[in-house]
Amino acid sequence: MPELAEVELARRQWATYHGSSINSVEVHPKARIYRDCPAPALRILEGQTLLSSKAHGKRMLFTFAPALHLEVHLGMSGKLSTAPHDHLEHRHDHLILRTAKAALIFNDYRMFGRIMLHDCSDPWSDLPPQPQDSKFTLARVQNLIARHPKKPLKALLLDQNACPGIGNWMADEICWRLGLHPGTPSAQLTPASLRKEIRFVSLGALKHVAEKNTTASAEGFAPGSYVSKVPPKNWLFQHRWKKGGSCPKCRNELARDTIASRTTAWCQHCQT
DNA sequence: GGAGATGTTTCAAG
DNA sequence: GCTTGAAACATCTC
Repeated sequence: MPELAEVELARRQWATYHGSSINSVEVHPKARIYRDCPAPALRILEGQTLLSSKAHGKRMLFTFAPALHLEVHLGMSGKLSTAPHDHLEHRHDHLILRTAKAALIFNDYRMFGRIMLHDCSDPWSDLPPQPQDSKFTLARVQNLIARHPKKPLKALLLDQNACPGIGNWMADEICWRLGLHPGTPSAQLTPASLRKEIRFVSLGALKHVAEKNTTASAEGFAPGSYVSKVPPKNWLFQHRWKKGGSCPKCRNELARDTIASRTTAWCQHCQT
């Protein structure tokens, strides 16, 4: 279920063990998640210490040495979790890194996730700016619109080169706040408003994770469980998946259809 | 049993 | 050559 806030939450699961040394690496060689990296290559992590980690959009990078990084993408159903070191492998656990105290687990039943090893010092030097970064400037947004004039708003928001980290629910949230139908061609957008709402939703989602995480750390081991993410009630998110869900502004029933190849919820009254 | 699912890549058409 | 759209991927849940 990964969008940038969930990805950040997933990163923090493993980040609890910064400074821990990896005693063993268990992989499922046939899992599709290793399509970019032969599974046995991950044994190189044995004996290494997890030094630090960071997230960018929907990707995570775990650093073991200046030129040794493990990149993880969760796809649609991937999860990172931690468990006691003697954790028994569950169904769809594709990667388990064991330290003296804990098991760091990557589980993904649909296998749309992805694992990669990097042996350079800065594998992320070339990524586009994230909405929450200062480099996500008005000029950048104007440029995106100019380059994709016919692209529907929703498709532009979901483009990971344009708006890294934004996923389906955040895209719907942004369209709703803009008061625009998700199919609106990008050329009709106002760059300043678009940038403002993209940043509002991105920062809002991250802020919420930051608040929630303080209560999560006290819970200790809870394999596979993320803290439930509950944006404020006046966000569309609260209503979009309920059958017969209604618009938080006007109370009209939300419309649902496939736009930009994805399930989309919007308010026909407020979004035109 | 069938449809749909909070993502990305690849391929083809415009 | 660039932009855009749709299918494919694998498995579970409703």
